[in-house]
Amino acid sequence: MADNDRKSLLVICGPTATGKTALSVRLAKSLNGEIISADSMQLYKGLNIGTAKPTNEEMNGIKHHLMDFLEPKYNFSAADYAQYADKAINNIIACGKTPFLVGGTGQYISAVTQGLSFVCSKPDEKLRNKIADMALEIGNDAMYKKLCDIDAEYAASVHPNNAHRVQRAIELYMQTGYTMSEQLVKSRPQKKPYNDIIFVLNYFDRELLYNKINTRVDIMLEQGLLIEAKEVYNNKDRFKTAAQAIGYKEIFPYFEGEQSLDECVDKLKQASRNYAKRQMTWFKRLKDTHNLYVDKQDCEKVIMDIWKEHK
RNA sequence: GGGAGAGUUCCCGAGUGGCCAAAGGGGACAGACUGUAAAUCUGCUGCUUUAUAGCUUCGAUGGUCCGAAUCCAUCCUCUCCCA
Repeated sequence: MADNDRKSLLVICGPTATGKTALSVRLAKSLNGEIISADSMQLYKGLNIGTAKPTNEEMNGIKHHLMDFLEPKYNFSAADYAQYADKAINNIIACGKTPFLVGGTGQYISAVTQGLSFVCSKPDEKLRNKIADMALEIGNDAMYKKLCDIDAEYAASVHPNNAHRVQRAIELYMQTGYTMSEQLVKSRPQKKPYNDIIFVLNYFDRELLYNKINTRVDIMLEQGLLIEAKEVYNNKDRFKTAAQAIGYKEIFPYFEGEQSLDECVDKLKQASRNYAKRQMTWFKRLKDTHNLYVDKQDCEKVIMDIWKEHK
């Protein structure tokens, strides 16, 4: 049933290599849409091969937002993304077009569709480093105990080994005075911001997906992935975030002469498969999704039909 | 042909008489996720629907022993060295 108060949003997500890009371009063509990329790596300038960024030809005249727009030296976050994406969605609607939210970064998709409101103050790099140093000094267990004192409830939901989360929760409290538990409650809006419909693409036969991922890595190598990886390797400080992207860091041991190229490529393929698995876990958790199997059905037609009904 | 060594669970690899269904790692599978998310982290992995239980497993067969992945014999396979 249509919800006229809210803006319609068509979401296409799913693990890497399921064909989100090509499908969304085709759909955007027929539905007069523009695409907002939900990809934490494609948003950076350059890094075209490793992030599987679509070429102009593949975009086929469809406008892509939040893609290839940020210098790699800058950090970006889910909170930033949510803001930018909201703006983009409103612009697209204002132009009388259909907004497509397309990508594989689950956290970004959720931030937008759930309308999470993150705390106002941006993370303070210095504080973050200070906390990281503290962790180095007193150890993760001690940090976890600290978190237990601050916010026992949240601590119970975080594994002590997950230093990242423990540190972030401590950071949030030190910076804003809010505990993570409080933030979790505060950030949820009463109502979802968009009248969205979420399509999750996947392969029914996982073996097929994994093969697809493997051959895609081979294609990237043919396209010159090594050159791109070398650039990231030589400029790690400039490519802060990119240096942790799958596709570059796996090749580093080869540049260091520690491993053969074949070994690195195998590891790269494996990391990509593992990543796809994590994406599946995330998308499985989303509620009210339409799960589509690209190896079993005509997804384009199914989405068209459901979308028309939905609007 | 002679000599040396090796065969362990999906893979690598530890284990040399009982505490071994077998360390550790990898993979696979499952999961978590609120400003690093392509990141970070967790669980699980012989079978028996539950097991402080039973069964099957450490190249094969046979043996020693109360008891064998571990000792002995034979066989099979592989690697290396000499010819």
